[in-house]
Amino acid sequence: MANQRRKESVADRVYEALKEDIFEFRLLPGDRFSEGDIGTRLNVSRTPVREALYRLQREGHVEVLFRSGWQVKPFDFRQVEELYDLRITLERAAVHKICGLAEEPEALRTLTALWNPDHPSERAVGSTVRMLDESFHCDLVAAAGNREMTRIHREITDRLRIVRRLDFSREERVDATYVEHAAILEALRSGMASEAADRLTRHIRASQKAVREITIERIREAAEAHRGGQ
Amino acid sequence: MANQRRKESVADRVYEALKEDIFEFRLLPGDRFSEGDIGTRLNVSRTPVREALYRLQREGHVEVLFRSGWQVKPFDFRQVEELYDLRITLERAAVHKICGLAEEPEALRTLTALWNPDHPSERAVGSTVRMLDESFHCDLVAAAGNREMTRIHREITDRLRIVRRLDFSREERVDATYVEHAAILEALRSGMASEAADRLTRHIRASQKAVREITIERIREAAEAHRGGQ
DNA sequence: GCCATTCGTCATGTATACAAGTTGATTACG
DNA sequence: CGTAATCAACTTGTATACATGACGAATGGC
Repeated sequence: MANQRRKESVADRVYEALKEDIFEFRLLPGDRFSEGDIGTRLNVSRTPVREALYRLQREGHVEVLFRSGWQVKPFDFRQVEELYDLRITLERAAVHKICGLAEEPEALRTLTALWNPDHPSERAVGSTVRMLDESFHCDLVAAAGNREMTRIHREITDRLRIVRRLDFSREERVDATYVEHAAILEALRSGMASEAADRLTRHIRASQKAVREITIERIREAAEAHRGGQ
Repeated sequence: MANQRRKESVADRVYEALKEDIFEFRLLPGDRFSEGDIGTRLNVSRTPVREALYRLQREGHVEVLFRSGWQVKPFDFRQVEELYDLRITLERAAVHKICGLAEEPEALRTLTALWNPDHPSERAVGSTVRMLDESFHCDLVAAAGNREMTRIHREITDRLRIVRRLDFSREERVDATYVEHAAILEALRSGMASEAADRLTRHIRASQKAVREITIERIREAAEAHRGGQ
């Protein structure tokens, strides 16, 4: 067998750094920059920078302008809607697959315990709930057992993270998430596939709607804070 | 605006060449090679070779072994099954979306004309029907209007091409394809979403079954021809 | 004063040089 | 003879040098 774990490469580091820059709105949609800039800033050569940028390009976060620099992909609202739609398609399919399984996946028990805390005080808060929500949906798809579907869903999750983080800025959405996840799991474990799928759909649509309403405003805010801070 | 069309880059050429090598079984699953080999063979430096290889890696065709060369990804039958499953999920969703559309997409008329030739003599043959079949499914998904779904479906199509080409080696499958496509379109244009989706599912499953039966044997044949020819 | 042209600067694309790690055969030793 | 240590060749990862095209400011013509 070949190697297993090599230490994180420079290209990986650059990739993570750039991704965070984009997600934290330090690099804003439309911002332009060059490979040299990044390399100088992170003290690495252009080679790993290029590799990282090509990865981000394939994931849809940046685009290259022939011999004229890179830019963070301008926000494409239609694309976000389409990604949400695709997410719903995949997760609904996963739900139906799970109900068709011979035996209930272990993951469902774990998730049920997590999203039905004995006391509301045990609920997660802030950014933690965002991560847990992501896990919930990813785990659900993974439980269906199709690794390719899981991979694609994960890719979509990555691309939506930049907007989904806006979803949990309000307490009411956090509460709703707990209630809705619990209901989905209950229906799912009762074998009521359509019921679970419909609840899941409504859950995602609610998140989508919340995000849609917040996005524009928040990006503008981030832009101003960014410009002001420089 | 920035550039529009730059002439095909060296990296693109290498990418296409390698992809063809893999699809034509000149590079077999499990084959190992180095960046230098490819560069020497195609008379280019390692840089564009690396770029091409990373693209192929993201698409699942090759994998890199840390400081120990590259290899064509060994055939993963479970993965093929999962990709077929995912295809079905996406195409079923597309069918339902199309039926929910306000007006019938133009593409449906075009497809109907194509797959209902006045005379059997107008039917395509050989590799042409393979390409047309691919187009049929891609166009169907595209007609649903979700570009991200279309993109993912295209990606899956690319990855399945290597096995799907084995599907049309028998006349009976070509005939069946015409009949089945026509039936799917008819149901679709009548607004019978479930009927269309079920027909589509059976159609893809039939192709999947045919491929499953041929794959192993054909890869072995190609391997022998390849070894013998060297 | 305005527009077209020119040319310098800088961008990516590609080639090459160097660093660090893997592999497998060879060799030394029990 | 078998086994473990060694080492040389080869691999990818990264840095740097060079080629080619894009873009904008300065300049010249009108």
